[in-house]
Amino acid sequence: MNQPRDIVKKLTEHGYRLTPQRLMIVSAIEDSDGHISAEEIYAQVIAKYPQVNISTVYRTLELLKKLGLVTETDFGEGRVRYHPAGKGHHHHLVCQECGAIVDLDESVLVPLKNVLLREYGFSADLRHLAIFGRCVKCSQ
Amino acid sequence: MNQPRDIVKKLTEHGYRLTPQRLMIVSAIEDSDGHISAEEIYAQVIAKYPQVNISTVYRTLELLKKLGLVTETDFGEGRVRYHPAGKGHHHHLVCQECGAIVDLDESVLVPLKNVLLREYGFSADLRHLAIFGRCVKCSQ
DNA sequence: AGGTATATTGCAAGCTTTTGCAATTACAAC
DNA sequence: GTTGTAATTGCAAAAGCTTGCAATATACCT
Ligand SMILES: [Zn+2]
Ligand SMILES: [Zn+2]
Ligand SMILES: [Zn+2]
Ligand SMILES: [Zn+2]
Repeated sequence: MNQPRDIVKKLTEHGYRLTPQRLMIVSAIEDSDGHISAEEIYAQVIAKYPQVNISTVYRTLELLKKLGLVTETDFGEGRVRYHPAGKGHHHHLVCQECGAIVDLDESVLVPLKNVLLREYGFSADLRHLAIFGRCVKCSQ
Repeated sequence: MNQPRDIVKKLTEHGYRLTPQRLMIVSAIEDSDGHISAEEIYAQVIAKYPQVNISTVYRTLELLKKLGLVTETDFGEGRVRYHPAGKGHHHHLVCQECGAIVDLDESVLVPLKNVLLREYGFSADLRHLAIFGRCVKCSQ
């Protein structure tokens, strides 16, 4: 599991600077339940460091995504949520009718990943998906 | 294949009004290559009907989505693209490294759809996906 | 410790999409 | 055809996210 320490290590390894802003943003993500929004990260950061700008939050999230340290998932709420890669992978089924969200084990996507790799040589980044549709109740 | 006429039929069947704005928006989508953005639809509409507002375009797209007449796909461009459901289903593999986009037959997603239905009773709406990752060339 | 290069930040402006509200319009009923 | 009613629209503002640029700060070198 990635702890802030590991993320910090990966940042320095890649030549990125350790700024107080980045450290606080990383901590906010790691301390979350794993489905945190940019605005929620921002709120936590400015509580301790009020002059930080939200564009720094977005730029840091983009960097962490690029390094594979966080995933970005759209649950259809009008804002996107972030998950630290170190907290384990899974997916979600989102009912567009009633809003119910069911968790899905990572293994369900493995066959698709394999087909894409075998038949297209394509390494699909399928971590922490939100799959939309209709749940059992709403399909009647 | 849905023609504008079929979309019009479905709108009236469901009790929605046929406004000139809606008719022009539907035509723009049907006349497109199947990957049209809201801004592009808007440009076509105001060429003939200059007082139309772009929020009407977005509201109409939301309605057509709800009725299953168009799909919405994010290719990672910072804007979303729309596809008329009547033009047939397929998916895309999008390389995050070089930007290459490969088409994918609809059948590749069928096993996943079936597993979700069998094991979770969930009817996944997996039409016209953009799957991100790395293409063969960029995986070396 | 001090100096330097350049990565990073804050700020302001911009882009895409959504939303509240009052004015308008489609459609049904007469 | 007129009227009534509710759906739809245009407008303006706002929400979420991105970007250009000048100012700042980190990490490296001495
Ligand atoms: Zn999750
Ligand atoms: Zn449901
Ligand atoms: Zn397509
Ligand atoms: Zn590529």
